[in-house]
Amino acid sequence: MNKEVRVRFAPSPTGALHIGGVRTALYNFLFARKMGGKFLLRIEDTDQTRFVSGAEAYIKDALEWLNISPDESPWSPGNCGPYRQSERKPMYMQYALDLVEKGHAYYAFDTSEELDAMRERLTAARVVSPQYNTITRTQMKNSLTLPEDEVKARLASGDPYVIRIKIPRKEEVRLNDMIRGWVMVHSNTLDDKVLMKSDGMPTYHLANIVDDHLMGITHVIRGEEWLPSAPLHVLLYRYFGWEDSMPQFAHLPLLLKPDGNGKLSKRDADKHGFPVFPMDWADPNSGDKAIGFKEAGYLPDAFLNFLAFLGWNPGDHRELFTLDELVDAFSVERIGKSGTKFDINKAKWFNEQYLRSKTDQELSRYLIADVEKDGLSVSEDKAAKIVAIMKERATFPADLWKEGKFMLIAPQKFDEAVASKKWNQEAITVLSTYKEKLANLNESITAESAKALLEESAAVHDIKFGKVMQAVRLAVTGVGAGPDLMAVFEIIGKEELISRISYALDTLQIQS
RNA sequence: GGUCCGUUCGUCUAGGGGUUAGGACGUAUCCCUUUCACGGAUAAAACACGGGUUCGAUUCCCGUACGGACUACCA
Repeated sequence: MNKEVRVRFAPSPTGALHIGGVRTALYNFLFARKMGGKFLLRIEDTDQTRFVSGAEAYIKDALEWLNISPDESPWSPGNCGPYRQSERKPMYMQYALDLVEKGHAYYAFDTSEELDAMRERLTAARVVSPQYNTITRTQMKNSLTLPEDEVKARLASGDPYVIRIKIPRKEEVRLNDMIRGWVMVHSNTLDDKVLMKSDGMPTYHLANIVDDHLMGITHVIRGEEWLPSAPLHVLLYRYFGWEDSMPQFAHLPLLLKPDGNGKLSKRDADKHGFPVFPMDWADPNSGDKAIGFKEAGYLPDAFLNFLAFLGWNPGDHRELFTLDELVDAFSVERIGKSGTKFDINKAKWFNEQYLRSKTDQELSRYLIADVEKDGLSVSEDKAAKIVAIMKERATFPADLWKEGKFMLIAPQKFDEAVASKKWNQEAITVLSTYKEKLANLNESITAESAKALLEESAAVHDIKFGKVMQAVRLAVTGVGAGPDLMAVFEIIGKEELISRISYALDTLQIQS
């Protein structure tokens, strides 16, 4: 019998959701949709010291922005709540105690000073990896070494304690990762990880196994940083007696720095000037600010498409995928094994593709908002016309206005380099005539009529129209490059055009 | 250091015992054109190294190198 696929994304609310986390969420979402299953979100807030207010709301907002919201979550609960581990706190202890009873876990009373001393001792003795394990636990204060009476007395008197897993001495632990195949680890390299902390909270290891089991999780898709502790998790499933329903694991390759070494981090964002977070974030504790893809002008579909391709590909040459198409094409088998360097250029390219696929009306919204922010106004009709000729050259919606300002604002000064090369007597002659012809025109101009008139103006002086185009552009826009000039003329309109030409004729000097 | 994972153009990747090793971003050149951009075309650009196995290895195996993750009462 096939169980319904249930996957989860389990972030901890310790700050802004990192782009790697967003990709993990996306892959979980895609897999759930593809398999007709459910995508849940669980908040892993068992470390109360690292809690950051606003982080959970940030996670919610980011997923909503990207349209990959979970089916079950703290804010849209299903039947497996609560969806915050802090709210599940009362249920973990019984599982830890179950393990103690079965002899797979034990109480440990060592203070942090004693643990430090142990590590120092081992380091001094040149033990390769100082850890609390099958060997060292015999020298520590725990229910394996202390007399039973003392253990009972300590527990009764409220001595602080943790519960540790008792790793078996000689055992090969293996798991079949969906991405990496069989991974084998010998238990003697594992340590007796803490399961229950002295504050009564479970650690990640205990909580994630208990919750995944209780929530019916069938596949755990998470980052590669979890691979080393996966054997421990397998052991836990076994000791709980849940091995038959143990989820399948898929450990995703990491997102790496663009220049080589290590995981992508916020520092890379600052260093290279691109975002690594989905949205802007201001840390309430440190006051640190970080820019987001959303605010930087990335369209959600483009960002998602870009993200999907960081470690996955459909196996053919298609690159542009809507969310639905991604769902359709997605498979865990096609996720790569190796770490992926982050290339912002590719993200920009995706954004350009999506920007161009939007209608002029859709994009006008951005332009109108930006225009009004500058204290100007523009009709919807005109905005759409501006967008039509600007969107082919924009990467972000903000470029529409940033690069197209000259269409509503007359130039005050002119590009010197262009002026010295192109501004000459021929240009002045043609423009003077053009200005007159425009002034004598009774109707408003179109791109076609503007061009016909300009050609005429050049022809009467026996000058080739192409020869003066650069100068004309300079006169009207102030710069030497831009979109189709005649389309610009149509948008600017006759009166404004005449006024700009007059200003240029009065201002620009011929340089020799 | 130990354990685990990885390694195809600069980057993301396809491929897989015999291929001109394919695509995309970026770069360069050309075409289009009133400029720039878009678009189109072309080019440069990769199987980390060493051993096996094999008629043949980039592909399979083993080493080495390099990179990464993990190594907390953090997740």
